[in-house]
Amino acid sequence: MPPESTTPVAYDPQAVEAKWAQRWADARTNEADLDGACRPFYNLMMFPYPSAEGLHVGNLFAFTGADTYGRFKRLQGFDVFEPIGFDAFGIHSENYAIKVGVHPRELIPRNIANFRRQLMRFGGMFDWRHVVDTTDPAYYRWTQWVFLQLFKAGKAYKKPANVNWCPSCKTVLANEQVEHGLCERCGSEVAQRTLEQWFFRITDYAERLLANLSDPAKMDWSASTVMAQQNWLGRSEGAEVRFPLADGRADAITVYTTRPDTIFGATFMVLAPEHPLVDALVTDAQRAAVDAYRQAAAARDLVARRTVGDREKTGVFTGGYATNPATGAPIPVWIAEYVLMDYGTGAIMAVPAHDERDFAFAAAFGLPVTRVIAAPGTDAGTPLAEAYVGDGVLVHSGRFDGLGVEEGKRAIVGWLAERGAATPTERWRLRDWCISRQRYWGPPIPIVYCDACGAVPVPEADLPVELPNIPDFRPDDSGVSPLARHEEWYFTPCPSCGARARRETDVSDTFLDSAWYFLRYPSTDVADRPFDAARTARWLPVASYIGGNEHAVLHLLYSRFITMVLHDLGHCAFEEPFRVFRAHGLIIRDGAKMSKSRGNVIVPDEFIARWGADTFRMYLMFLGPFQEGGDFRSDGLAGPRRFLDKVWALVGDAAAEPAGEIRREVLVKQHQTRKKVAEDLEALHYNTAIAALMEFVNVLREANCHDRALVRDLVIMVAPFAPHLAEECWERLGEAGSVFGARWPAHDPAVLSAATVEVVVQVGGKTRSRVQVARDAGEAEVLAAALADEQTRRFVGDATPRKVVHVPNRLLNIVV
RNA sequence: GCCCAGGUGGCGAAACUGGCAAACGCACGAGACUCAAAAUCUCGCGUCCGCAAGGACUUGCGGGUUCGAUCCCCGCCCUGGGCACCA
Repeated sequence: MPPESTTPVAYDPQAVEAKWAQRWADARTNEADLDGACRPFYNLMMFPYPSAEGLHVGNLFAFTGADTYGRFKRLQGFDVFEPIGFDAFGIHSENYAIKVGVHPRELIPRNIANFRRQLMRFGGMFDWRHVVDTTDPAYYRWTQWVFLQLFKAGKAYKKPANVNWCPSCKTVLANEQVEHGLCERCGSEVAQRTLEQWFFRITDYAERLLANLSDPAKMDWSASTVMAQQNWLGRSEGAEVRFPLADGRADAITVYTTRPDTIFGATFMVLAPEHPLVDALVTDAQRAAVDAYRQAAAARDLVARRTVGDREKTGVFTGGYATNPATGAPIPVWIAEYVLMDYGTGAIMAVPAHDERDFAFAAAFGLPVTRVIAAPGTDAGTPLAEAYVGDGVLVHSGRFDGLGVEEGKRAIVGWLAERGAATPTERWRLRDWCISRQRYWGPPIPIVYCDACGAVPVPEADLPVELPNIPDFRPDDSGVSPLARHEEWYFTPCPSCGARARRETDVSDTFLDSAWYFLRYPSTDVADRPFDAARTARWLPVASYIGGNEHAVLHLLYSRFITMVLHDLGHCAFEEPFRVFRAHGLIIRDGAKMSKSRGNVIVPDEFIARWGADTFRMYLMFLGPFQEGGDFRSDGLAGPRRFLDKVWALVGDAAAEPAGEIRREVLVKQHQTRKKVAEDLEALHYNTAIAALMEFVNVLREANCHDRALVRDLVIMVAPFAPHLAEECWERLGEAGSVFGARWPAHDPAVLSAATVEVVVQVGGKTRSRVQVARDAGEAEVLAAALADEQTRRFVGDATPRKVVHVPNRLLNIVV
């Protein structure tokens, strides 16, 4: 019977994880020294929306990836600040609250409590002193302050804009609430309605937002995210061209085109139905048809109008004509929904030969098609079966015939500009940001309307404008915002003149809450400012931001915009908030997307209860490349669990046995692993880092090596992935304090450079053998070694090598 | 339609700058331990030929460049994601 002390203690993840969660809280292990840190590292992840379902595996995948990185940085000696919060305002919460009939004020705190429990359980290195909850008046007070800064700087303005309107529910609908043109709640046909709404002038910043994307001093972002933002900003170069009305009146229709080279092929024009010149153009004969078309277009909801597919082209002839400034010919002017009032000038010159949409329209209404670009070597006379949008040379374009497309653009714009008919210009796809929401669950926009003074900002000292606690938060038949129904809140003295005035009843977009939360985290304990200057200077810009590419445009662009405005107003020294951003991938399940209907949704709690948080974390990081995502398979957790069991056993043996002599290949593996895992962690290549750790463990086991120093290395390197287990192992090794007080072990390059290397020998490009040669041996030496090798000789035979390719220390290829 | 990322064993994947394809893991098979099972340990595991040594073939498909291609070029097919009547 062995003494009890040598009985191996089994690894019990539940006990270990509970113990260390408590220790971390008691010892305040995860709290950064915000005012004194010497090597500050702000490790940010996208704060979750606290849904009723709880954290899903996608959240945990992202958080584990970010947390693993933060823990690695900590082991490198950085003072890591890793905060978390809750993006709890917004239409998602409100719609869910409506659906289940529970007030969001009750629902959201309940969800947040559940999220906190789950976040604690998975073992994130969170600083729980610095939590942001966007629905807390102590936070949204400063969201309102941000609005006021933009307002005062002239970057917030009000203008009429269209919204989706359900005539039956008498309420505004978000685009997501419109399904196939019908209200998702009552099924009525959705219409457009025009309301006065607040906008931020993000378009003023388009140029800078684009330029910084390619400035490595300011931003190092995932290429896919940069690409998405570039496309969203959507800069295009072209010209505005004026087409005079054909009846001799002074007016002209101004169009925007990116293809001025095709102007000789402009055989008609199309205006958006709302275009102001339609009334001037329409003839008596066409008036009835035009009015009917405009009314039908106005009635359609926004989603349907913008949806494309293979939709048939519709439109109506106005009866009016304009003059093509290039040909001098009169061309008919039509109106059609496919031309949008809010892009370009709301009017186009239609070149059916070289634009797919114009071609479809011309085909539908029998309009003439004139080809003006021909691919080299083709017959320009053949009728087109479809629009030709490729490259070529100009034809049927007078003196410009024979020019290439790019030359043609320059020449024609120059020619038209001389006659005052064209101006080179650029356009952006980006629109101003509409932040008004005709809803309850958000921060009230801090504006008061006074009959005498107009729109007056609420004084900063009076913030927050608290969201009143009203039981009837649902939109109802009255057609008025829920907040407007409460007179005691709605009517308020004008901050300027004291007269009875009315509050703005819209709340702001959730994306405004999340467009500055990273500025608040270090300063959540500061009551009288949105963010403390010294803390901000110490911790920002964010050193690492990890999140999903679903936020590649909106959240990440709005955050950049708000930071840029605050920078210009002198509130912070930097204009880009996130120096490094990395997009992570998506998790699918058993090869398919997760969905409730498929019944393959992963409930993290169940897996953590069964396997422990460390195994779950490790599996998430192992199942595929972090930045690409991967396939979650329930039987895959066994691998990481067996690995952790082996680590646990090695620690037990190391504690029990004295160290023996360490074999050279074990030593080499140790240093290779130190190097490889550090490099992989830095690059977020977690799956291969874990594979390297597994190899290290396999080597230690095969060599029957329980050397304490090597096992200590292993524990430190496992710590970013399996923090609870690593802490327990650290303690069992007899080390003091937290493993996160240790330093990442540096590899010794001398250990890794062996005296001899194995060189692959190819004959005619096919691998035939391997030879051991001295490191950095020359070609002659390696060739001699290869030719002395029997295996190689079989393939070379008596032939004289025609050519020899030598890659030092790697490969020798003999071509015969 | 446009943009981006991919396509490699039964499965998840690896291969860093054009240089040993399949590391690591799952599943599976055989064996050891066990009364038995589980756990654990050992071995095997791309396909074909071969008792074996070994050989031939193999990274979605078809071409090309190269001494050499999963990697570069051209043309296709398929999957995932984003944008989408943006002139």
